[in-house]
Amino acid sequence: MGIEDGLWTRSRGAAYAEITRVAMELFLDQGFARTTIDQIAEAAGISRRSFFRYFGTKEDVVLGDLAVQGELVRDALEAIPLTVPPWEALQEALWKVDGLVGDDETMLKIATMMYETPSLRARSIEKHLAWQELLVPNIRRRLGGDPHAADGASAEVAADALVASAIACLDAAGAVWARNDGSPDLRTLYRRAVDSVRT
Amino acid sequence: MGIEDGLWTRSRGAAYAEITRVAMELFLDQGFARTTIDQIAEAAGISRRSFFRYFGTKEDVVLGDLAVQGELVRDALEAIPLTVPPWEALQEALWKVDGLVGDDETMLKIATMMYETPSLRARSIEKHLAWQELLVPNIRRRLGGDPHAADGASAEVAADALVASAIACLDAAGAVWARNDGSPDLRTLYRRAVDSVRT
DNA sequence: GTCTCGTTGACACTGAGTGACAGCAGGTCA
DNA sequence: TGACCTGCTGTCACTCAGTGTCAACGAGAC
Repeated sequence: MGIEDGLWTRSRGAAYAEITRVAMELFLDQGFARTTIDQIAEAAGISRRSFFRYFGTKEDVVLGDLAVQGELVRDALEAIPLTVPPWEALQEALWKVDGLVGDDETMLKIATMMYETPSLRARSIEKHLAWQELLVPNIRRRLGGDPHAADGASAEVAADALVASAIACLDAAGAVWARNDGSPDLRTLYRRAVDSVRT
Repeated sequence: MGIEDGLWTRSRGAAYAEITRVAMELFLDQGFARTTIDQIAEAAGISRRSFFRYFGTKEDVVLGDLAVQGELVRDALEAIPLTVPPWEALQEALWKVDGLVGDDETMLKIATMMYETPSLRARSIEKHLAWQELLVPNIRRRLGGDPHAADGASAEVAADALVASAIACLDAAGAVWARNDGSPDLRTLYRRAVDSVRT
């Protein structure tokens, strides 16, 4: 490692931020699908090839944070005592991370774009699937004493389904939130979503 | 319409079936990602361009049925009296369609391939999102008297989340089912999944 | 003043997906 | 029979995402 870590990290971070800024401007102006990577690269003053050294795909510019957020949710979840039941623990962990995410206005723009762009929506769900694998182990431990979950496959599916449902609730809440221009609070929507699922 | 409908439909159906057959053979042999559309077209004796006249994407060869199945689930759901509560109605509708799907062996091959191919997984989730829009109206009617669902946004998110969770349960059950080589029955897994979600 | 290492740009390539156009069946009508 | 229409097909050309390769370059290390 030739360069001091802090400096390097800072310039690398600056490049990420700059590319993201320029790209989001183009996305919001022309739409996501009609913006090509060549346009982003030109606007950011880098080569097309270099763009792919920062982001694996065009979608990652918009959704890159989701991967990091997944790890934050996991960490938050791990910090909650195992005595707290699964749904409540997941809600607490999700909200802890929700509090860290940027301002509502930017979030709303991203969310709106996401829910009206199929490829973005798909990629976001893929990222949420990755959350699943991060959160399931903890939830499985919380379900340990569940009488239903006797054999292996049942224990697996129980935790998998619970986490998947929680994420589905978050997704549904996000969709309604974006569709309604952010009018009801995301947490309120999530709570209502979970309530209806648990009958 | 120059040709008699039946004949045309039959030859068109035969073409679909033949392309699908040939493609699945290649997929299972080489893997989905490593099979190009040129290979499929050549093996099926058609041009690359004609392939796209039958299937919009490579993924559609594997997942094309999901679109049709979604409509079947909706029809089954509509046929169930509104007095049946949402979760029970969804389960009944899903199982009615599950009974129509082909043999377990083929299903298992498809499911296994799907759960280990990211682009297929993503596309399958996209198709399931389409189910959502088909099923939500009916579920919203079933939730009509729900005291929680007073205003518009809450009613929306309640039905959305419930349907999304049911589909998430189906997906989780399918994943475990495929991972375990189809050993526990899919319905059993789905039931366990729903049980754990509803605490 | 080299040497090395990580970043970058340039170039070429694969592969998915689309648009345009011409040709070729088949069936219709005069 | 011959002049049509209509729907399917192949060919060609194109855009765009994404990947591999390689040479150049800049900045610390020795």
